[in-house]
Formats: sequence, structure tokens, C-alpha cells
Amino acid sequence: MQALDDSALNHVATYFRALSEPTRLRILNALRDGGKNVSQITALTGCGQANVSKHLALLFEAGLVTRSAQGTAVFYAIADSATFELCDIVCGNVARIVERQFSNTSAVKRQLGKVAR
Amino acid sequence: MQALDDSALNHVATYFRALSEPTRLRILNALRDGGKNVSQITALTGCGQANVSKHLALLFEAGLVTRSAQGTAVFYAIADSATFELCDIVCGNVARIVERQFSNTSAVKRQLGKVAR
DNA sequence: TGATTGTATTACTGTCTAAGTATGAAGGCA
DNA sequence: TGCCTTCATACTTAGACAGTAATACAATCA
Repeated sequence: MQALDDSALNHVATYFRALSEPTRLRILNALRDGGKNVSQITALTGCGQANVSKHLALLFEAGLVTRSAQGTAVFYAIADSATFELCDIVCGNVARIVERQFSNTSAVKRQLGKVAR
Repeated sequence: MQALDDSALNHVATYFRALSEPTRLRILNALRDGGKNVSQITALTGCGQANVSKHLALLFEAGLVTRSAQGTAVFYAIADSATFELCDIVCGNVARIVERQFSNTSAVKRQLGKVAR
């Protein structure tokens, strides 16, 4: 087995951690069809502005989104389309897990199928 | 945009969260070449037994590993090979991010290249 | 039966963080 | 200049979680 060193493991863990909050997934989902400024994202996600700002800062720090200021507005966009490839794989995995655990066609599984592009 | 409902988002977030700790990534890495019991995993990861047990319980709960008792030993194994597909994509993403941030061939980037299968 | 091995669980501590509130900084406009 | 909009940054509170030590539990063996 070729082990990753601690630094690389930490980088990978940090990346996954950025994706491990429902609010941040909502934000990324809001950016799926193009970049938006903080106000638009706040409206779309229904979260507080300060909260959205903090999550965006974390996502930017993790390299998942890009940021560009235009006047007083700041636009954020998905940095890498591979992010959604990831989410699609996870949705598939989660759907299989849900299926294993409940052995039926649950609402969750139907929902997860929606984003498989 | 086809939004996921809260339940599906929570499932996906939980899945990512299970992968967001270096110790758990070490455990999964230890299982890359086949199932092992808790003692073996404890030895390979260098963590405490109680800690490993708790992480394994979390990974099992999240559906990432399978568990099977054989005598007094309990063997854990990767539940789905797609897990490593995920990690490979993330390693690729992280390598690009590291490259963007440091614009050089860092030790981290070289490490991350090792697991791309 | 009693001892040993392997694993899970519990209690505890310290750390981290999500969310909300309030405030501050920067740019645009009258 | 003064006001407004937009965003970021403390600060606080509450809850989650990683790690450790001690203990409980179950299967095996002497």
C-alpha cells in the first residue's frame, strides 16, 4: 500500500470537510448554473448573510469556488466542474447505501437520482 | 436547478463528513488491499484501539465499510469500490488546488499523485 | 471455571464550528 | 459629504466530535 503522508491526508480531509455541511452543499447547488454574488446566494439558500459569507470564505479557502469583486458586489463561482462529478458519485453511493439500509425505493433515493447528470 | 430536499442533502453531507477526518482516511487506506480486523487496523494506523473502534463504527454507520464477526475478531472491509474512485478524484482536485495555490511541484502534489490508480 | 484475547462502550476533556447578532469597511450614488 | 448597499469580521452561544483511559462484554482457551 502506498501511504499518503500526513500533509496530503490533511489536504484531502479538508476538501471533504468543505463538502460535509448541508448549507455549503446548498450554496454549491445554487452555483450550479453559474456564478452569483453573495446577496443572490443568500436569497437562494435562505440562510443569514453573515453565515453565507463565512461558508463562502471556507469554500474559497478550500479551493472549491472562485471569487471576483465587481463594485460592491462579490461574485462566487464553482472553481472546478469536477466538484459536481464528485457529488454525482456520492449521490450514487448514497442511493445504494440507502437502498441497502431500507431495501425500498425511498424518497431520499428518488431525490438523489435527480442530480445524476 | 433541481434542488435536493433536506433529507437527501443531509445524507450526502454525512457521507462527505465520514471522509473528512485524516484518521478515517488512514483507516480506509489500510483497507485498500483487503479486509482486516480491528487489531490489524489499530496496528497499521498507530491510533488507539478505542479510537479506531469509534471511527469504524462511524464508517459502518455511514455505509462506507462492511463488518463481519469471526470468533472474537471483527473484520471490516470497504463496502464499495466507488469509495476509492471518489478519493482519486479528490486527490486530483486537491493536486490542482495545491498547484494553483503554490504554483510549484510540492511534496503534497507528488504524494497525491501516488494514489491515482 | 477462570484467564486471556479482541472489541465495544462509557465518561471525560479539550477543541472546533455552525449560526446569529452586531459592527465595521468599502464602493456607489444623490 | 452623507447615505445606502454589499460584504466581511468579531463576538457569543450551543452543540458536535476527536482522543484517551477505564471498563464492560463476548468468545476462546487452559
